[in-house]
Amino acid sequence: MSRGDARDRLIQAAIDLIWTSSYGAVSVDAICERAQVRKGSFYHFFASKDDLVVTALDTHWGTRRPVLDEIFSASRPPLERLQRYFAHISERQAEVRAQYGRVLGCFHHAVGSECVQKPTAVAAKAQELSLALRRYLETALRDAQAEGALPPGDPVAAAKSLFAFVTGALTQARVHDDLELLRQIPRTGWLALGMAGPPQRST
Amino acid sequence: MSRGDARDRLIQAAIDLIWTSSYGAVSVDAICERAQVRKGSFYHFFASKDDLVVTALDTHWGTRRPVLDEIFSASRPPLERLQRYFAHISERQAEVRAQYGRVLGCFHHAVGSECVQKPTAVAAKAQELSLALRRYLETALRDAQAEGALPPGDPVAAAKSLFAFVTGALTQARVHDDLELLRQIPRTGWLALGMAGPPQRST
DNA sequence: TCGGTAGATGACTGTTTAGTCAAGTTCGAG
DNA sequence: CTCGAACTTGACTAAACAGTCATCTACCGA
Repeated sequence: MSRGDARDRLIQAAIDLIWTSSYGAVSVDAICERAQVRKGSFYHFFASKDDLVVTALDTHWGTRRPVLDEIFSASRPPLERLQRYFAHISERQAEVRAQYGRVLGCFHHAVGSECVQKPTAVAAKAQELSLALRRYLETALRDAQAEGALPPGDPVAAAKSLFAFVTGALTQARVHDDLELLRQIPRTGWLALGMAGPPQRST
Repeated sequence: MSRGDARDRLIQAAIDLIWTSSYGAVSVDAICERAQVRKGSFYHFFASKDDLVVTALDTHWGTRRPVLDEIFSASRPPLERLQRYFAHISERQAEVRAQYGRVLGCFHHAVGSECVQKPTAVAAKAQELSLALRRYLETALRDAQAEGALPPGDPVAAAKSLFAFVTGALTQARVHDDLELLRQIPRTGWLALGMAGPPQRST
């Protein structure tokens, strides 16, 4: 009966429970119960609660990464990457809402902003993933400037501001279970980049 | 020796500890120790941990409210209110950093985004205060549109987006202890509102 | 001087927490 | 079949947790 998927069930249970509530509110016992795995097995697979959570963050990122790689593909015009990313955010959260019953925002961002202050492995991992995500924006903005599609300026600072807006919108959407706010991201996003609207498909 | 300020010390300890770490990571014992108050006294003043936290949120808001009232005074031109608010954010967080050693972002926003999912009194209070803050923006935007200083549009939606950006920037600033990001708020804020820059003081 | 009350105290309860461990079971390779 | 490794189990610990309570103290008005 028992296959080697107890580990996977624990990871998924951790993602589900922490994403829908918070890191501090989820206990090892709760994760075990949800995963239908006994305490002893938990510590057979993971050294600690934090060890599991770090693994859960990585696992979740592993599912998002290929999607982002496709969206931010270098074979796409840089502004089109951003346009797709903006659109992706609300589509993705609509899926999340269908699956979990609520808009949940960004998983590692929620964990990260809860845990930053105590420098644990969890906080480090969450920050690492946030930075990785921000770098997608940075690259797209740099490429856009390089081909003159965006006025010159510091792409790192621009990416920071844009990223702040996106994560803020995701958090607000989580708090108010509000998909509509996410649909406004493209409009405001382009404005924040100093553009009137999405790139035109001329020719 | 002991005056009636044990209650105040408990409130301040709760603000300090929760703001610098998180709601879930702070115990009643820790609050009591920091406030130099015994457990029994805690429950003399407060019915529960949550009761104290709600009071702490209210108390903290009570210190910010007069400042916001001044900044968003109706006797000021609406765009100047926003300009002052943008400037206030980084000034304020510089103070916070001087006091606490780190940029901490917005207190009730940090608590709120951690607690939203379980509908407790704490979550309700944090959301109430977030909404109160957003309403300052709404009013200023509506007034700005009324006097033609801002292009027409839905002021509620615009306030939501602007608020998302501001809270996102505060959270990023907290995560990365980054004041510079907050200094970029005016630039990006005006862009997001569809304006090239701050209002001109003509004549 | 007296009595009442607001506040202080520390020992207490019962529960939940993360984490441990010795003794199992299952199963595939040799 | 046999052995060992991977995995499972449930009972266990020690600490931390929120919350309780009877008792004490200090002060203030009558």
